[in-house]
Amino acid sequence: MHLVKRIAESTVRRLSIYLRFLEESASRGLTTISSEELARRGGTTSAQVRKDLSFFGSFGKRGMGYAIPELTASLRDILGLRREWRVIIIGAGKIGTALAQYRGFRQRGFLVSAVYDHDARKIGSKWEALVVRDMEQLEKDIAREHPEIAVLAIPGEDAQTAADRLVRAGIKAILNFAPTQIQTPPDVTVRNVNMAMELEGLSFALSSRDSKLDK
Amino acid sequence: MHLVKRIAESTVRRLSIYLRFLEESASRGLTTISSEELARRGGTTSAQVRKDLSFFGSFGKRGMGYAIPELTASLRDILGLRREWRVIIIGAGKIGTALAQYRGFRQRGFLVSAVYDHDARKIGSKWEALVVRDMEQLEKDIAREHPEIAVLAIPGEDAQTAADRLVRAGIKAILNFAPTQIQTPPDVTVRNVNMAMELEGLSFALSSRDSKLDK
DNA sequence: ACATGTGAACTGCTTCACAGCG
DNA sequence: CGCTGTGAAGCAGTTCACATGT
Repeated sequence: MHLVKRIAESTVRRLSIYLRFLEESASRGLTTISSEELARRGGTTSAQVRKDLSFFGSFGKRGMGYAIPELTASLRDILGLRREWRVIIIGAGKIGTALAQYRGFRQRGFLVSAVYDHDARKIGSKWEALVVRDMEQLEKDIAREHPEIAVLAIPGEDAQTAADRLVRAGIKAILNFAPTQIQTPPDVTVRNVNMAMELEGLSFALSSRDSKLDK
Repeated sequence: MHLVKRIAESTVRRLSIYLRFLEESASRGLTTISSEELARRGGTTSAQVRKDLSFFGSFGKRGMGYAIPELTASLRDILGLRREWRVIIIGAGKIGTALAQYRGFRQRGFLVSAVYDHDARKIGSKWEALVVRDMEQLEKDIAREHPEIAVLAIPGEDAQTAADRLVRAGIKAILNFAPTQIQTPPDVTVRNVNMAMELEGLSFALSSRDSKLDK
């Protein structure tokens, strides 16, 4: 299919942003859009937009811009969103629970198929169609149900152990909410969502701003 | 204080990671650490670690490595974590609620001082010491209580409007959980936590992996 | 002898600028 | 003529390699 060269993570992130904006534009009745407009909303430049898209093909018409339905379809295709992905959530604490109930997953084609915890008090409780399963079942369930993506929503000290089990069971994509970096083989893709890191980034920006003003 | 040159966001992210690992190492009773060990755990190289730290000073001893308590203190200082920061959360939906109850905030020196919503059914409800306030009060409260950081946990279509209000009220740091990019003046720092984007990144990785195997 | 700190080399992402096409 | 698509140039972040200090 596509992908000849290695695509930068930053490019993929922007494709996601473009897709979101295209969907919004379509719902407002627009049918074409220029790289300039896509850039303005995505916080980048028109040249960047065109370069990002050019890795995958030529989707625009010179002098016209891009046809929104076509470009939307192409981006969904590039991002692998033509199919549904099955997601399991590890950890039924605050974050795991919020994620399990989060509508956005299903809306975007990510089906939460199971939630796991090892706390006996949580196992068996359910929201909507989902029942919290015993962490013991993890490997057997994965072998039977073949989920593609795992979300780690457990404390940092348990993250590596859980990640190891997921990898051994064949999971190739992990979304890690634990505040710890996890080690995985190169064929496993990990994305980190680290609240502490983001807050500390803001803290850094606020303090260095202040120290500049001090001068 | 510090910061002479512009520091890359990637550097700040790594400082956060180093800090987390230092704290963990301290709790295991270690007192010194080498750039090599910091790198292994942070998923980077020892040269990168040394370069990152060198922007802010010389913290190590040649032939020895870094003293963990000193380096920890320095990193906390660099990241602006010697003081507490007051955080307000906009939106008392699934994500806002989970964040408001999240222990990690306080543990790391980020005090959630208020939660806002415009839904009358949510206003007045409380968890622990926090009461959900009417979004109408936002500007008055900010003027009186001077929170430094705002977390946006509202639907994408409302994010820009809320961000505009926050900026006009003087907020300089925003953590945006909405799946939309928000536009702010250059003196306002925004960090995005975009679940859809992360999932789509995993989807992309999984599909391009598969298409490589097809060949 | 060992591990840091850092200029220099390198790699790769971003921006420029214009040729190409509708 | 307008806007895309893209080589070439520019720049920022990473890696290298070694001088330096303990």
